[in-house]
Amino acid sequence: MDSSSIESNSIEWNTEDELDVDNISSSSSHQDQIADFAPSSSSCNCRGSNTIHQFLQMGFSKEMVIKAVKENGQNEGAVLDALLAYKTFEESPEDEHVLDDPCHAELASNVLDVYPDKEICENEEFKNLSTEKDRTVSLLVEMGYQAEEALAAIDRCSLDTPIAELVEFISAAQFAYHTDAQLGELSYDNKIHQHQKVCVLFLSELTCSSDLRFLNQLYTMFLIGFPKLNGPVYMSKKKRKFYDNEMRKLQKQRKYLEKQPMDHDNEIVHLPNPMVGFGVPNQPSPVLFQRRIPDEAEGRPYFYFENVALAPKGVWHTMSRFLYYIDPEFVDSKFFCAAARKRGYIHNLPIENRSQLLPTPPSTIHEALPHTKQYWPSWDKRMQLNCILTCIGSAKLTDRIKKAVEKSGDEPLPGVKKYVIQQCKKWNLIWVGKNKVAPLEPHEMEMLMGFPPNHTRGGGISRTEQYTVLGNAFQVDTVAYHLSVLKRMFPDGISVLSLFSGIGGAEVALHRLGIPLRNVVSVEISETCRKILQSWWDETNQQGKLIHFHDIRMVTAHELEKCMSTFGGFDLIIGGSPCNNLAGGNRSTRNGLEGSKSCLFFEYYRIIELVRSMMRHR
DNA sequence: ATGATCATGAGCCCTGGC
DNA sequence: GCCAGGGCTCATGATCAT
Repeated sequence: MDSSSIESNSIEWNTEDELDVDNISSSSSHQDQIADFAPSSSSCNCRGSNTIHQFLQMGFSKEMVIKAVKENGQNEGAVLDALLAYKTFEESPEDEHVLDDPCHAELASNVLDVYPDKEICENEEFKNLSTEKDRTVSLLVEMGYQAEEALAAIDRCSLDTPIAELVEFISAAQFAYHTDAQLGELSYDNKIHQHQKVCVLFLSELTCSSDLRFLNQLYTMFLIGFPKLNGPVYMSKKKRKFYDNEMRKLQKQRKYLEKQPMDHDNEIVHLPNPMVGFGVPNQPSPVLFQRRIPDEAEGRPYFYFENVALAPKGVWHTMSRFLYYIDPEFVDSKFFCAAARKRGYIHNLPIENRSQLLPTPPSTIHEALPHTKQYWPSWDKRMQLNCILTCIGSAKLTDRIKKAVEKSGDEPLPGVKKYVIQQCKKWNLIWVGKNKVAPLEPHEMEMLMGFPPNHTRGGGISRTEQYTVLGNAFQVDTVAYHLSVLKRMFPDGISVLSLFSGIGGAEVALHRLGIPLRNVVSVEISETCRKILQSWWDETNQQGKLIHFHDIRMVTAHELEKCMSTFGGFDLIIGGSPCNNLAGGNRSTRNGLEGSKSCLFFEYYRIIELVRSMMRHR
């Protein structure tokens, strides 16, 4: 993208805003998502109409004030700066973003149709309008929008929404309506999906906060539907060009989509039982239907995505559709180690001739924790542990269990047994003494998860945080089994883009497979985790290069290009996106891919698509 | 401020009965 | 096929101690 186009458009769209988008007063969960995407900024409670009125009284022309408000939101200081700048340069840039230049006189008459009893648009009348809604509508009309658009925006966004946000809403709605026709006969569901994809990709093209607001509005609109507005389309040339290009690309997928059977049942992703994915060691192979990977998703860079298997309904369907309609591989790590871990993996790796890590880890509790065997009561028949989570059972619980078992002598009553077993399973407790249960120690979790001893220990990391990061990690043996096919494809080592790296499960897996890590670009927001990975990297005398990025949202095409140009692109993109809002243990915010953490899946998709598209054009 | 501790269900899948 | 019951889950937020 050339910088001149950015500059020319920023005249129209770059509103260095002071809008408080976090404070949109709406109960809609989609509004929450807007807040999540949007940068937080300082609050501004002044109403646009007052601002306008104030500057009109100061003697600036109506056109200039409108333009300044349009560009700068309602921040009085910024608007004034802009107005003074116009005075200085004495120039009136043409309205580039108005594709169909609206006739203001006509618009004004439209408004009068809606509000026949009101004289609108001149100075004092602003104050006299009966309601806040009227004032907002008239302001938007002043800015060149139609009254019906303004009303639709207010109805959808609520009256408290800042003007600039309403403007982006209208802009997005018009654009949505305009482009919707291009997708022709696809099902509604598929259309929405295509729009969403474009929205996510558009993130990489963002240059200003106005774009971000626009995108948020557009994205929300495709989630919850958009009003059909027939007004002129307001859109910067840059936005339009980008969107049109992406639409054209996606239309090529139409043939593929149209060939798919219209099966209403396909929204439900079925979990295999037993959960062995495309096959695990020492188990009968599952009956596989034809695994298909679309052309656009095949080959280098390979990618490997992971998340919890038991996500809310529809989540895996969505993730699969974003990741090129590849069927997820659901695997329970209980086939690889002594603890269960039900996870889904979407990847484009070959699945033939996989091999396990050696030595194979213990597969039962007694083999994994031999020192506990002597304390295990005969009536606790667990052979394997449940999933390792981020929290452990409380001391009070283990005390309650101890007392209950002690009181009942050699053979507890069935009710006591049932209670104890239930709690032990729920909190993954193990027997560490006579009548004594306890949660797993961090080093035991490290071992079960396939990490080297003390991987998460020391370096200023608290015990609580150890539990958190371990509960969020890959099971190394499971992932390594899937990645093992890379060894013969890249005998000289690989370059890896590791997203949401955490404590480096992917890196450890590749290392243990004996695949040299030539370059690793790791994106991880937690400083603790970055330190753990760096520490492991140094300790294992890695010969390659490790580069850290912090926030995936801030990773740009430019930065990736810079990395890739030094070592010729990536061979593997790997990582699991945040599961906080998908996981069953979450009592309060299990709100799916719209959650504040789990929505970062779309960033994952953005990066994959960005890298793959950049590498296609190398 | 940071770490440790504790209490806090619901949603989804599976199964076994009819 | 339907339904009730059981089992499991990469967690969050409030509170207290240091």
